[in-house]
Amino acid sequence: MDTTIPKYLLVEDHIRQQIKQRKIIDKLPGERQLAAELGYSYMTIRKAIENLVDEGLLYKVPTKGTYVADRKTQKTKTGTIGYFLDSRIAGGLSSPYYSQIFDALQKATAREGYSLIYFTDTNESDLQRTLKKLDGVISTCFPRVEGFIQELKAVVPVVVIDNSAADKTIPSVILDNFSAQVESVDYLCSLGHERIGFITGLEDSDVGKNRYEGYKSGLQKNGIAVEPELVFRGNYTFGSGVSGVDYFLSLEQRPSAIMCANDSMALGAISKLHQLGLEVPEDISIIGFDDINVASQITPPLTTIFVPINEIAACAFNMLQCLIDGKPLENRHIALAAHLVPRGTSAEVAAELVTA
Amino acid sequence: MDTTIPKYLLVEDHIRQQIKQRKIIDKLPGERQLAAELGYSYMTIRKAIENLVDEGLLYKVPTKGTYVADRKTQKTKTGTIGYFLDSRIAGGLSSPYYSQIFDALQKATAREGYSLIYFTDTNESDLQRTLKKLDGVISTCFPRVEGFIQELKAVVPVVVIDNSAADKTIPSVILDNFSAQVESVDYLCSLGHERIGFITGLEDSDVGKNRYEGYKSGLQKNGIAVEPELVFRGNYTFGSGVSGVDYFLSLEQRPSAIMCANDSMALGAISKLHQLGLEVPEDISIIGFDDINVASQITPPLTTIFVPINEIAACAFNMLQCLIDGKPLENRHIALAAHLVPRGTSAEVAAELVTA
DNA sequence: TAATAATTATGCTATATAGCACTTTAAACG
DNA sequence: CGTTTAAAGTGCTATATAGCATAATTATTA
Repeated sequence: MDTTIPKYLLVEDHIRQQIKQRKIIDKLPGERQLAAELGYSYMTIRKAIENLVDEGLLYKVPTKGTYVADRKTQKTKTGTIGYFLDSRIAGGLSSPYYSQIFDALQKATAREGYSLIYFTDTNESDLQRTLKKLDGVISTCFPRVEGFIQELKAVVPVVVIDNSAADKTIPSVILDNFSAQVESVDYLCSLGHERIGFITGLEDSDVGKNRYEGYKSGLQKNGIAVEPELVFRGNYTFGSGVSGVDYFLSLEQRPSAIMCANDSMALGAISKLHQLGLEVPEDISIIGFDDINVASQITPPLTTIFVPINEIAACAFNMLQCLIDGKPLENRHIALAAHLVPRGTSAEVAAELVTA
Repeated sequence: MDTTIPKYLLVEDHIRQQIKQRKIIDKLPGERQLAAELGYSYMTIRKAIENLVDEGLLYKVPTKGTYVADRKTQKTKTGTIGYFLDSRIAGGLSSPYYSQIFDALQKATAREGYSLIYFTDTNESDLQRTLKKLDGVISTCFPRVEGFIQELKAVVPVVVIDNSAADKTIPSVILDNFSAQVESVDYLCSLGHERIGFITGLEDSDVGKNRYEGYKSGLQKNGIAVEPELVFRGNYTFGSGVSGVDYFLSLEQRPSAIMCANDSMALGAISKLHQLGLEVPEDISIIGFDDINVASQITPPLTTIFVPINEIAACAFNMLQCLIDGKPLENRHIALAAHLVPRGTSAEVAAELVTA
């Protein structure tokens, strides 16, 4: 008999082992029963259980009994949620789109008295330390972080945005990228454009694929053949916008308009055109995607697709709150609409291009 | 005798009142003494005290006694710090400068296993709830939030950035705005500019004042008289850059160069000049301040002052960590240097303006 | 006066006991 | 068989008591 370890700690450890060995699955024996079985006083049992309740391993329902806490539904709420973004995203949180997403999420969470922590993929011990602070996570989803998201889901409720997760049990809020790109093509065709270049985003995700598919579908809808030479593979960076223009201008017949799968690439394309002495939109029209803050501030103001960032944030947070509170979700997957905002980088196709 | 309120809760409230009324300053009477004084059993006293200890109001030193917890020194660390920014800042966290600051702070804190929560001025109960989650706060300081910062300081360690706090016991990391502006003037003078306009920031803070003072000092240093008509009062927004250009172009003799107290105003100025058919830098040179990400991406790339944002973030966080750990600070106030980055919006003054 | 021993103070552990209010189950009654 | 009553089960509150180990204070002794 080890007299240096208090008995209540022995009881705590005994209960921990019973749970770990699945001898206690959900409901503990009553306190008086435990006292009889283990041969300790009732008050000692109560003290041990009280500590495990404080620790979050157990919870009590008065008059009913004591239960093993399910981490995701019974944990004491921290009042803090996390926003996860892959650390390989260029510019991270200082990139225009993601800083707007984060700002919108922060506002949505603050309205409900929640705090928001931003985190990226990190080592395991830092991750676990961070997750202990969180009631749930909203994550921008890309295929390359699916494993990571599963890891998050094992610990806390998760909602994904931008792309749906492969695991369809994870709720998602995404954008209808396809229809938005069709709308851009429609608009350019209404301006008389027939050679429309496209700088893709990354096609390793639905966002990238759907923006490209929307471009192609829009062309077909307007009776324009899809020409592979009018497609440049981009990666969402300013630099690939620059490279895209280099490529298009090397064609025998350059496009009269260029759609870019995001605004940063559109900025790069415009920069390069200006550098080469070409006018936007007089010589070539440019359309972006995202409507980042700067889009309306450059000269000329960028024609782009408006993304309802505040709505995405609010929607995702509402879904996460339902998960945290154990309430049912009405819809597990929501796709919000985006729409074209015509500004100064798009105009009717120049006359000499029509006749060419 | 109210039989619906448990006695241990009555004891908890009694102790709370004693502390609030300063009848207990530091050390509580012994548990047995309290039991005798209040007429409850020793075990009831212990239970009440145990709860207050769990709550963080008290702490116990075995064999010595029970003490009132000093919030700043005895609290269990949460591993989370806050970044506070006045909610009236235009664009909030999605504005280029602050999103870069936040990103840099997040990286600096993550390196030490800390999490970062962004918060703005908010109602009292949300503030207290948020502060409970924090080990300390880094705050962008403006005169109008001095009171708020004092409130923060009463609860957690605080470090300020951008402007020093009036309360000089609060450590600060600021930028040498004065010398940076002198450098801009020097540079413009080396390009032959003699009429240099200045769009100020807000002069309700040292940042705004020092950028203006640096402009004036730079002029005097280069033997140029300071002309009040060449100064336009701005407010750091794109719109006031636009208005500044309107004002300068209304002068009989417009300036050949315009310095702006931040990049957003520079973007506005450029936009307006382009709108009016003027060329940058051919007709008017423009210099910004901050070197936000977009500065190098617009056409032409913006000449601006590079601000060592990563260094500010790391420095501020290191100071805060010392405060949290109770370590002495080497320097309480640090001013970091900024430097001019010449790009495409500045050039030699045009010939017709020199002769005019 | 200094050193040593005894006493006191302190929070901690542990047991025993006797209810209370509420919920669920079983037994009794019509 | 349905309804009512009683019993059992459950966590909760409250008190009393008797130590334990450690530190500080007081008393005693050399």
